[in-house]
Amino acid sequence: MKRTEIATLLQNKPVGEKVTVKGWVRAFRSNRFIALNDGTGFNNVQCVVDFEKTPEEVIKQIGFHACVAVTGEVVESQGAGQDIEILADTVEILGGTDLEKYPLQPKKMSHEFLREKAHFRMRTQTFSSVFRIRHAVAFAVNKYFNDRGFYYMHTPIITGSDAEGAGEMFRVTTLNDAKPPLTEDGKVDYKQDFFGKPTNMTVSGQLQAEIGAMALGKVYTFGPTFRAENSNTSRHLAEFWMIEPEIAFGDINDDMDLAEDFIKYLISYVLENYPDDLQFLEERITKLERNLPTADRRPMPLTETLRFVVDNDFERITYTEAVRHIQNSKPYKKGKFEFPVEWGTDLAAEHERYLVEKKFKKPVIVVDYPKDIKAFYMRMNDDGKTVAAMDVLFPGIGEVIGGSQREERLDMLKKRMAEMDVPEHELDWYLDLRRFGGCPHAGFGLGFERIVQFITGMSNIRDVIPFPRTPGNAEF
RNA sequence: GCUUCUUUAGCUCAGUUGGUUAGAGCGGCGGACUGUUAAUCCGUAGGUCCUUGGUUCGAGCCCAAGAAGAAGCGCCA
Repeated sequence: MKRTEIATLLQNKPVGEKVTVKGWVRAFRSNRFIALNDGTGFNNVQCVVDFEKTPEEVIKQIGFHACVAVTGEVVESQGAGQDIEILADTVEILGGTDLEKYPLQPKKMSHEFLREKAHFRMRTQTFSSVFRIRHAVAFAVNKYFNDRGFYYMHTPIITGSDAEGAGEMFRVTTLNDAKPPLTEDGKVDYKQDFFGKPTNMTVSGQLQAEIGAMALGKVYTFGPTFRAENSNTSRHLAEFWMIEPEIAFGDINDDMDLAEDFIKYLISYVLENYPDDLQFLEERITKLERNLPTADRRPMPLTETLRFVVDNDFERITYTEAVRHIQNSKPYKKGKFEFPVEWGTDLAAEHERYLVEKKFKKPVIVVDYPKDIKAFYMRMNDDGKTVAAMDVLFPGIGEVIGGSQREERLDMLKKRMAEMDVPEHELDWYLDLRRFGGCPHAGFGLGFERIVQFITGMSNIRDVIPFPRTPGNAEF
């Protein structure tokens, strides 16, 4: 008999029909009620087992997370928790399980424990919801850009460019690591390496995306990104996914408009299409926070936070205004900040948190940063002191987006590269984009896992990617 | 990389001033149960107290080093 997906069944409620469902047992109560989930949606279907029709050997194997097929008639449920249920004629064990050895249990398990069992954690309610939403956000990214005439551009994962300046890189090599070939002066001879020169994993597709924007107008990248930083935080991964739109003929204001509209779209898409998963995640957090002092709880429940972000304009301030706000703040005057704030220094996490969580209580876009704390390719403003760079700051997770208008003036770009010791010969192709038919353009990078983290309310970024890579950890 | 905290049963944790045989809840296993919703009830097994070294008559507890994990910071998305 053809399998019916549980999400479809729960939606259509075909009472009186005979169906077959297949999935994993979430609970087996009273030797009678199977809560079955096949991943097609948040909700389980209840299957009622008739012990007189079902061999005892089969009933014994209906255990937690066993995989079963149930065939029977769909009826209106006598119980209170669900509209319909399946009266099982037959139960077939597709994949039994040994509960004495299976590490997962039908109870609360810590995220740290489940991270070690990443091959099973998607079977839990929390992680199945998280990963359905992760998919939804990825889909919404592509839909948003496609609907607006952007082209999806695949930028290289292995890069020969060493000058992107976005962070420490992972080396890619096929040389014998114990005995690499050496040059006459005793250094590793990368001419003999696979690509004939040193290569690394990409830290950003931006520079290549600019190539696309200078031909296709509006492009975006969405791919894996690698940073070999020794970052041990709940917001950093060594391997993560980044989205980088790049728009020709756009300035920094167009860039900020795009960033705000884009983030709001992603959140709206999940709110509209995955309410059950969101509600479960919200209840999970609310229960968890009951034991915390009020000050440590979220100011609003999860879905309310998401609606608030969608319904309100982000606050837009310049870096110079941000510094002034911080210097006029109570915590600053009381000496509560650990790091100094004066014009020219980078904002520390504590300062950003003050702006987002205390001062404005909503997402904040900070624009026009001092040139000395930003990258070489960002466009010099007329004041000669700041560049057209912007960061989008979110509560809890900090920087979600970093972007800028790019320096399109060849002489200015060369001057900035010289000032910041970026070798011109490595980026000659990048300079060519200014030499031949260049134009004003802008773009940004959005950390995919960070926005998934925000939408799901998960506190650690390692719990929103199936197989997290962090310093010292590359399991699975 | 820095600071702080944690590590005791399969999981989540308690463990008094250093003192005899290390506990609980949940889970597992055995049994009961034809309307359950984290089902419930009865019974039962289960321990390298992270590792190594030290102090002590005696260490889960004190000291040192190491390992693993977490939170915060820095770097950033």
